Amino acid sequence: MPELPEVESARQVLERSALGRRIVAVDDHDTYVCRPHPPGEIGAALTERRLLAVHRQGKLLWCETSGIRSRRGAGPMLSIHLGMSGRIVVDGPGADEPDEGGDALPGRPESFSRRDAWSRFALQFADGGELRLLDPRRLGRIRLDPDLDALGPDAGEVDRGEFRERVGRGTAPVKARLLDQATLAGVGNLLADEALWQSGLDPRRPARELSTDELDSLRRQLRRAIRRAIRHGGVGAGEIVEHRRAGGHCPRCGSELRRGTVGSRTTWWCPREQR
DNA sequence: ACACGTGTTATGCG
DNA sequence: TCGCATAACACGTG
Repeated sequence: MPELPEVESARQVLERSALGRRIVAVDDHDTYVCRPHPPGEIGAALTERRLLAVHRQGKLLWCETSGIRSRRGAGPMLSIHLGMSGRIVVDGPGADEPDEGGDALPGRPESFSRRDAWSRFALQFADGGELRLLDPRRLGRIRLDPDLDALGPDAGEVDRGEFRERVGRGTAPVKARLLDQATLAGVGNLLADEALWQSGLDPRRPARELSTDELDSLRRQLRRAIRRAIRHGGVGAGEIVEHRRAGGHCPRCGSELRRGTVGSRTTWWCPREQR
């Protein structure tokens, strides 16, 4: 589910519905999702605080938190990474339409819905509402005071000069370069395939061998794909995405798409148009 | 049963 | 130490 566009949607949900509400309890018992924090540590750090602002760079979200009377200064940063299957749900006053409950699970009470089963982290607010991370695969991550220096510039904001310099370097395939979050933050597997297809570039090309024009085109198509995905509610809006399957064809020239592994990810491209 | 996957990180090699 | 490649992580889905 989450690449940069989906994470931006989540950011907007948090901004609209979670700010300013006093935190009274925290469910941080999932030690894998909350690593490296032991259970209770995040709870102790956040109880009685409020989220003040939500930021995003690439696929990482983080929230500023308020100070509290008994301690000096502002609170810690709370960062949220959705991983492969994470979603944010906020309910209570000012929240969006709550999700449907889903099917009950065998061996659980009727009232215990599917989304409860996948709840990996939660903030409970004084008004009775909750913010939850739902994440079946548990590859999402919650942590305090994240290291933001490890992230490259946001893929939707990066300027031309910086893009040329950072992406057009090294002997690794250009797709691997796009996926490296320290080079550029926010590009995932589907977005990379889409932008490379739109700009007619073979994903296996060594990054340093791309011309300036090719890099400019790649950046333009990447930004276009991101804007389009944000507007249409997800990376699934890409033109190539629905054709990434066995027997899929290039929607432009009709050639059969080729499948391979590039940057250790499954990659689909048009062998005729992408050079 | 078995392979696969919209993501990150640890590990190993030259 | 750096650049790059691959395995590992967790777990639902086809």
